[in-house]
Amino acid sequence: MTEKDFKTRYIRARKAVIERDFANLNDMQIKAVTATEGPLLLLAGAGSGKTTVLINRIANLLRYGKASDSEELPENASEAELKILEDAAKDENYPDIAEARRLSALEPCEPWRVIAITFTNKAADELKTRLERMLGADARDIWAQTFHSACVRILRSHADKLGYDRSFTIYDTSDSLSVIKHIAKELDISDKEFPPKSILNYISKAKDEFQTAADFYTQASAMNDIRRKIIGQAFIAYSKRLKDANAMDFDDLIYNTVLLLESNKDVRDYYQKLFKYVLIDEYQDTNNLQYRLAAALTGKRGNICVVGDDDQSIYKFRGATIENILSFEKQFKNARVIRLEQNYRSMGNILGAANAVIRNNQARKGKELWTKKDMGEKLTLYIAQNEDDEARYVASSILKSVELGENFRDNAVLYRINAQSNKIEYSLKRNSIPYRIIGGTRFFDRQEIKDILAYLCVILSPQDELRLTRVVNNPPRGIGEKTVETAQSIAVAEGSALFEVLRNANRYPALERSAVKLRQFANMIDDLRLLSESTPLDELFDIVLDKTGYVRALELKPTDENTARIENIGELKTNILSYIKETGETSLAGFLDEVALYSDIDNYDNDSNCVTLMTMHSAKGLEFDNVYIIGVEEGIFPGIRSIGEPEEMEEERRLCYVGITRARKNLTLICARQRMLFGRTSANNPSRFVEEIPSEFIERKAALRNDSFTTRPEVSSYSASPKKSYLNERPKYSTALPQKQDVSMSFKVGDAIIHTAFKDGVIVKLTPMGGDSLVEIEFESGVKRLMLKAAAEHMRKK
DNA sequence: CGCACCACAATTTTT
DNA sequence: TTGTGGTGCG
Repeated sequence: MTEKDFKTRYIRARKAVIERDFANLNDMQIKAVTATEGPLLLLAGAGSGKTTVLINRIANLLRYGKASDSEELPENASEAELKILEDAAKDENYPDIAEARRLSALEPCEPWRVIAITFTNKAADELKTRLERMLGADARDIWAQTFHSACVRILRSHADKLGYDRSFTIYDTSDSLSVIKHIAKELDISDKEFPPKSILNYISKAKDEFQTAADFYTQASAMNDIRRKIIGQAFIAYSKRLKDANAMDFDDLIYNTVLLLESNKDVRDYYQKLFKYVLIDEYQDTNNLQYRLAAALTGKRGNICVVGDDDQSIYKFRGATIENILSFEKQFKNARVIRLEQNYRSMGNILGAANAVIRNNQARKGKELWTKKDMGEKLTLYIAQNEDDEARYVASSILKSVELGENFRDNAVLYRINAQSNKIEYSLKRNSIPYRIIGGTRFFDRQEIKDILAYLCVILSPQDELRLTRVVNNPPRGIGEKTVETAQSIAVAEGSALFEVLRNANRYPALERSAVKLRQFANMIDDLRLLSESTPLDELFDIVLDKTGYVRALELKPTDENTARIENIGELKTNILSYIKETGETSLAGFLDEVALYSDIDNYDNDSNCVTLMTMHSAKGLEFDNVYIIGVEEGIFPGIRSIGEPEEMEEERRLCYVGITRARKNLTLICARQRMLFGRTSANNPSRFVEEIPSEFIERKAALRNDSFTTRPEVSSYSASPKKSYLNERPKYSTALPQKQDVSMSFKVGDAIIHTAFKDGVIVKLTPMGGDSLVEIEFESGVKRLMLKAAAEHMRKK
């Protein structure tokens, strides 16, 4: 055997042995798992098993290193070893597979030398969990983190090199917003002409382009752009304010990490040497800064694997640039591209529709999803009379699917804008269909939570002026706004921290009147800080609640709202306890980091049997058997703002693609002939996206014209006439259908009934309400309250 | 200082 | 239509 022969055979056999570990993957997936070296762009279509590939890829790196993608042989590779490999490759029941595997490894990677970056905590957690399940405890050392948490981790060791204290705090968007508002007031910038949010947007964009506040201002001056000059001033003040408070906003976390890596050779060398393999998930959602971060972490070794789907890029509005994925091959030389197009989620008709819609986009790499499943049900397009009809239709079909044995949790209602959820909610409520809404105010954005956390922040670092001013008179301590302002100007004049001024309030004549209260407050914080050094977090939390009197103030006025707030604070305590339990950490600093980067506590209970309501944006990454997309109309989806804007339109179309591909079995699109939104009624045409779906994949259904739907029957207090049908898949005659009326009227208390979704029940109460009745029915699963007319459609007397 | 009332605006969202 | 933020009054 020549040396060359030996080498070829060895490499082939070794690869075959490795691939045995990944036999449950398809060919493309195996390629993606084994192409370990150099830049790799993985175009992973919706439902193509992207996370599975990511996990298996990491497993391959840890077990076999670069062996599956290298021509290198181990030193002194022998013919005996080759025989073992070849036999193991051939024989599924090879006895000493462990030995073959050992021989197949080539520089296996240590877990802490793999960094896998995601966008959301949820994705990071999923990655961590699945990695640990596959690889055991070793997996815990893998850097499976979000962009932001990875940056925090790096900055906590090196922030001093950028002039920050390593214990810097993190400002979230609303913190940033209040800083901007204060600055705008100080600089006398009108919030009419310069909305704080838009100023923040400029700042964020500038950081994305790696521009400092000074750069921004200079540039604006050079261009003589008065607007940008004013924004530049705000930017400069904002940066100073944060720096003085030793705080970073979300953009700073990434910006500063990039700055650190690009400007400090030692640090750069350290991390580039550390990370042998860099993986980035959801690459289509990255912005310019994140690209630079990825490049800086990767270094010359070039082992970067990005996973993404250009067709699912839907976050342009928050800075994501599809350009990153489209030009990956230019940015990283000799990149390989692998497409994952086999879909494991949806039936054929759904994929046919998805492919047909997305094909209309220009800016894309090009992909076609396919499946081994059969065509399944055609999609349904329901043309409703109005938004009430739409909502009724959704509720009614969900009940039908439940009747056929599905669970509520198999259903999702998706929409373009949150405002659309209202009517659906009412309709689901009327039918006692359990649901949950994703989106809306997040737990950590709630006032009381922010207040308590602000206390904790101040205790940790009193120079955090933003949080300090938030809590100084909350609960009321008789420290007025004026007083705080005076103290602030003294601090500025002296060049000292606001907290110092409060602490020494008696020294300043201007603060004479409130000096006692101010010092009391400062002493309280000082005491708490002293305590925080030796007290575990959970105990400290209770003490803070007590000493600050926050909860006591709420208890004094037990309104519903305050009761809820107290409950939320209790919830926060629960959170702290589980944090301690999970991490074993009892320090305040660690917890505040976690909280700053963790926003969704509500999303934890995904096992309850509920219909899910959310925007299509929030639905990305999820899947359901039955999906309803509502408001599929020109002006809503695509939104009015994107009509006439080709790029925006493509983004809407991608959103549509995301929506469609959430469905496993049934997809219903609904548009209404007439709709009231934001108090205005309009008649919209069906969305162009519907027109883009060939009729072979979709079936049209329409509510027949029925005048009763143009008025709003369910609130018809003027008419007790119970003639109108609530479910309108029936022709118009229903208005005159006497039996119909009899059906809903004939139920009385004590009747035993069968409901299609809730099965056997007994009517326990009937309360007339408007032209309808509230009926309470005792089912096995408990007492449900339904509106009789709606419910009558789904039940009959036993 | 807190509460009530009125004007106004309202894609999409994560960290 | 709904929620929020600002102003003015008690």
